[in-house]
Amino acid sequence: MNVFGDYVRQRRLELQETDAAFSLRKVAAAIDVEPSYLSKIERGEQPPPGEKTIIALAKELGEDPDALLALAGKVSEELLAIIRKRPKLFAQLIRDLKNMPDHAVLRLVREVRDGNW
Amino acid sequence: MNVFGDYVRQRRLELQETDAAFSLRKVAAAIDVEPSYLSKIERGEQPPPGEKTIIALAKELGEDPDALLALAGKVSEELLAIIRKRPKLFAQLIRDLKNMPDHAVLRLVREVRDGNW
DNA sequence: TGTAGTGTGTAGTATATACTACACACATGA
DNA sequence: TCATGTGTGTAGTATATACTACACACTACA
Repeated sequence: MNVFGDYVRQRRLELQETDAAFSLRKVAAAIDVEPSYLSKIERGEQPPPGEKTIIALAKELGEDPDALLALAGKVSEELLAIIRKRPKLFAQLIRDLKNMPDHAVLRLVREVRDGNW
Repeated sequence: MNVFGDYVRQRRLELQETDAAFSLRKVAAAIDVEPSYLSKIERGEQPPPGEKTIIALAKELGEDPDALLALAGKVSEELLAIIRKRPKLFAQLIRDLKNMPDHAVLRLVREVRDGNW
């Protein structure tokens, strides 16, 4: 049950096939952690790293930071801060959307974005 | 800058004026922590407690759990789990709503709730 | 005057989080 | 054959989180 590590390793190996800059050591250097640490994370011997490291990793691998954070069981501090400013409002909205299908939520996102509000 | 503790103490003292069940010791017992710990939290000598304790405290004081968690700089695990299931969708929605006024978000909540979706 | 209740002070503990430092074994090409 | 690069194993560290246990001083009232 090592979703995060497995996912990262798979993505990295894919990229490594065509670009030597994606060896474990190179990636570790790019995101500023020890190679052994990244190795352990990929193999699930260590839990996922902290938010900053995950976001750096996402950028390095061309992944969506929020999605990668989610795989690590986290939600970005930036989003949490937004929620904490109006906790009741956002709590209700999120709970109400819990069981809505993706397309409904997406429609909502678009309407908000289009500014009919 | 002890928002959480100050707020809790104020609420508790208000309630204590008309009901002796809201002494520090009684409340501590009700939420299952040591009195000295609650005392320190109220005075800001200790950071806010964990989620479970905050929710128990909110119930005891008749406060909104999400609001009290927010004062403690937290967001409930329950909401986080919902977000983590569809991280990209929720991330976008939350960021888009960041600068919307309350009434706009509220209108959205109501529309969702009324099930025009 | 003692006992019941109030809040507080002191001194810890267990567990989790987020890593570092360095040595090791294997492969590959020059 | 040896320098370079690959991933991994071992053994730690610093800091934060979330508390407990118990003694102490003060107040009120019976």
